[in-house]
Amino acid sequence: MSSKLPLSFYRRDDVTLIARELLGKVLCTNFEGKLTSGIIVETEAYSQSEKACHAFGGKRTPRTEVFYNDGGLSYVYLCYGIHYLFNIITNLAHTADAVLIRAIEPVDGIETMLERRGMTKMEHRIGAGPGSVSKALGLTRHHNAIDLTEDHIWVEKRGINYKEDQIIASPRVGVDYAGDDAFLPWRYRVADSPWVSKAK
DNA sequence: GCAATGATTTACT
DNA sequence: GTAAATCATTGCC
Repeated sequence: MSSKLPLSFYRRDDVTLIARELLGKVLCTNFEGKLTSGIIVETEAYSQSEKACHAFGGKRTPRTEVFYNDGGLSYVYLCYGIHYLFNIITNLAHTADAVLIRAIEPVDGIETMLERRGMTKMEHRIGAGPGSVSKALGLTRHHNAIDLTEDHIWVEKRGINYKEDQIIASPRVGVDYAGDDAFLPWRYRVADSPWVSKAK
């Protein structure tokens, strides 16, 4: 019943291409017998050439160690002591590229997600923002470095394809005065999706 | 071994 | 709109 993306999908050397192609795919988790999933509607590419990346400049620490694995692994870590951020490791070993999932559109297990978020009714912000995504899907740091071809966390292809003009890359043109490297247009979102935080 | 910090979210004024 | 919450990882002594 699943058509998981093959490892070869993650192991290409163009992280921004992978980030774009992940839009419209379905991220699924299956913990404790509870299946939850959502369409990926916003991603962000990270690589060691961008200083916002934990592994910037090839820096190696115990936490970023997973970045240097082959693509197709999960990378979940705690930010600000409260929020878990879910990333997918891409590219080949020894190359620190990753795609951060920033927003999803709920599909399966909505009841479970509402419960996890402590909500009673459906709200758009349920999957908007990396911390919210992880909470809705039940991800914690214990789900770090999990193989995405196993039956706990995976990404499915469900025949959804967004056209080029439905994908918005940001930050957009207009940042003329600011610095250079921190403003790569490596955030991708689906236009017209009510599930992402509002585009600027 | 200990103190500072962060790829965010939520709530309150 | 601003401020606070919260803890694992990191870097320095």
